[in-house]
Amino acid sequence: MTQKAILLDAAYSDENEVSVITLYVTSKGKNFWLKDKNFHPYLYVIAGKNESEKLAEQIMKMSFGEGKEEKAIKVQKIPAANEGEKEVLKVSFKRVSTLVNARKIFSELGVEKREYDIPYAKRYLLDKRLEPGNGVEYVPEGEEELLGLNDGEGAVSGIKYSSIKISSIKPMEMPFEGKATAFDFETKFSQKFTIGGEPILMTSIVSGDVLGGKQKNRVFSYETKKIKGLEILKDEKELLRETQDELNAQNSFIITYNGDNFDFAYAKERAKKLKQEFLVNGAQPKSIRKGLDNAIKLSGIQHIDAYQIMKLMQRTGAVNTVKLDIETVSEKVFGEEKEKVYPKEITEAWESGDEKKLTRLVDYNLKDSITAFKIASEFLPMFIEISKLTSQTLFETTRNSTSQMVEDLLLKEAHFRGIIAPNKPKENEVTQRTMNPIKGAFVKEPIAGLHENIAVLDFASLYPSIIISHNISPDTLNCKHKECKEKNTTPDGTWFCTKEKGLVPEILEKMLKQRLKLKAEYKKKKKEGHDDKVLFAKQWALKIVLNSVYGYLGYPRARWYSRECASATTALARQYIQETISKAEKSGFEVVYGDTDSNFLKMLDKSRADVEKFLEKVNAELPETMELELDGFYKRGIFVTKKEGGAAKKKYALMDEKGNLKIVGFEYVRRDWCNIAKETQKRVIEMVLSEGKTKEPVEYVRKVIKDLKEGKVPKSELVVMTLLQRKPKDYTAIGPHVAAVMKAQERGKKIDVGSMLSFIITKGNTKSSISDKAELEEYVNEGDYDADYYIENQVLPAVIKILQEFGYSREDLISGGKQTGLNSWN
DNA sequence: TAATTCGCTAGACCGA
DNA sequence: TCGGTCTAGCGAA
Repeated sequence: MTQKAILLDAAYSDENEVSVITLYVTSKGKNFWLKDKNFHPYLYVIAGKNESEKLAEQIMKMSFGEGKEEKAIKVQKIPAANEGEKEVLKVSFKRVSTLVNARKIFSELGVEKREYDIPYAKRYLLDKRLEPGNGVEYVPEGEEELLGLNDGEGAVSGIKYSSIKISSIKPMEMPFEGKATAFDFETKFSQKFTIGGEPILMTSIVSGDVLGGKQKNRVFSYETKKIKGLEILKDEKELLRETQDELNAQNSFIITYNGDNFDFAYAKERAKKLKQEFLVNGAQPKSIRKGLDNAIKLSGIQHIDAYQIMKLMQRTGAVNTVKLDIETVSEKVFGEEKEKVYPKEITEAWESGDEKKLTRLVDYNLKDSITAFKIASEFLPMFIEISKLTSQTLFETTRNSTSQMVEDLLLKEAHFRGIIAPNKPKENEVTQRTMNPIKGAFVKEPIAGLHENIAVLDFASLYPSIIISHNISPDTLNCKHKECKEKNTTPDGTWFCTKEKGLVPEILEKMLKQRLKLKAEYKKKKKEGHDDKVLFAKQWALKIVLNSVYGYLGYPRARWYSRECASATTALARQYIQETISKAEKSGFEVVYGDTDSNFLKMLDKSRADVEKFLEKVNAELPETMELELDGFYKRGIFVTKKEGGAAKKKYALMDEKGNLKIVGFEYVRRDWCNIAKETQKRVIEMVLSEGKTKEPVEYVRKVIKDLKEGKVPKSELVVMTLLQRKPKDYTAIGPHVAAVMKAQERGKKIDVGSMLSFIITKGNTKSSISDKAELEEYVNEGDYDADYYIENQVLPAVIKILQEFGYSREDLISGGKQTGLNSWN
């Protein structure tokens, strides 16, 4: 009698004074709700030794509100693995609202409480270990019925849904599938932009299976010319209705690009103005605060905002683009050029009905939806894995911070092991933690100059492997055993139990092993010619979470924050890397550089076999889960001297046998340097490393300087990009980018905090400061640039440090070798 | 409601 | 006008 379906969403509704869990699932192309009445909201209360019985009696008598229903329905004493002598009571309620009242009353009474702030639906998923995106097996109870749902403020009464009562449910493996629809609006332009201020002109729709395959595309508009690929509807009202119908066609996912901040809010406003409804799955799209951002939550159906996905991929280093607009992403991630159509052009194309312009607009509108859909198809497999690990919906995992992912994982696994979670820290505790930072990694000062034959070694997953090897966990810290103190004391003086596995290392070990297995499987399949994207996504999901655990332990707002654990981890890391350095030196290598987990060995008279032998020797002496690996051999590498003297850390360039260049930390990889400086630097590094020749780069730099002086360099090469991190008035030091913004704002331009700014240093007044001459790119004419600035403050600093290593000076670059006056070109 | 620390550099700011 | 200090941003791991 069991049934199977794929789990999409979990929520709750209040029904006859009882909070009930509702799960949105999909099976064989049909979506419906499951209803579980057997799970109740609860929290834990801590009592002293032998005091729980008395407290339990007291709580059972208490009333947590006006009605007679506002009482605890059950108080149980439960064993807790981590509360020591204290006794723990689990207090359950009929309704979430009663729990909310109760926790306030407990606070007033000074009753110690735990896990009181975990949302009910999230609690349900964690406790039952259900995995959104994966299968569930449930036992139906009674017939399918049509019921009204009351899912908070956005719900609409009078609409009935297919719903099945269930008696039990558990997770199961099921291949993922689900129908998705991506949509995108184009709106009419106005000088003063407001959400919903002007009509929506066009909608594009792309639907199909979320992981790709055959798709249905539509673009529709109204009151404009009918052209190929464009449907003409009666008016905006019909456009909205048609969009709504598409969104309600049995979708599991709805995909947007920035739908959290634009499309849904726009539709809502327009619908209000046109006096009609805009409902998805029978409810208003609901605006939810997510950190500093807004998110749009739909009832049941998972709203996937591809822009949020890209932001997360950017944060975790999976992609690296300067901007995250859909055009840049399309090009950088999929290698597809995408033309941008600006708001004014959109309106013009629509109003004029000009066939060419309209065709371009239709194409643009459709490609937005296609690209958003593609991003979802590409990255959802990975988020599904994170959803499985953390038991959170895809709506959550595509928007969560990495700390949230780790915390959800820990909550889930702690519950499984009977460990009560620590409370979130209070604000003053957060401040305390923040003021007391943890000492981090060791970075060895490099030997400046050009080096030949370098072997780069690094530790695989250094921090996770240390945490596992030394069993570093809040629950194993400074245990009572004398033996552990003797055997497993860290350089910090803290020690960790060697007898019982800690919560954190246990989880990490499982994930690390799993990841190695997946990686090997993926590699094997790839060798056989099959690029298995799901395998890759799985191991990448594990990588993200694995790498975030150390950061989480040192994160001041974490429930499981542990200064001792985080600090012990880095202390051991410093010890291991320094030991490796001395071992390498003893083995006859010269160690040129090292940062956190890496070692750069100059091979001198040694062979590759010697490096392999060295690796073997080191690995034999390391704990089992730790491993030093070979990153690669490089024929040349360069480190440069700092302005202040001494060699610069975190800045180097390597070239391998095949001539491939790896540039790290240099201006070339920084977005806050202009292109001409970056490209010149790259060419110089390339020449210096590939041929070891040094005369050519000097000639090359002189040519660049000459072009700059002659005003030949185009704007695009001179743009410097910087993020506006706060409101202009909040800066104490007004840098060039802030000055440029303030000038633009005076001209009436609207710029939000968090925008990427492109600015140029113009000719301006020679005597004035750099900030005075900074202007946003859009206000600068071709040729209007301060050549002096770009030569002295961009190109020369980028190349001088490299060429200095070969005996050249600034003077050699700016003139024929003879020193001339500073401003000789003016 | 935000993962961590280490490190480099530019350019404003400020007092002599 | 000079030089030291501070603010700000971004990258490495």
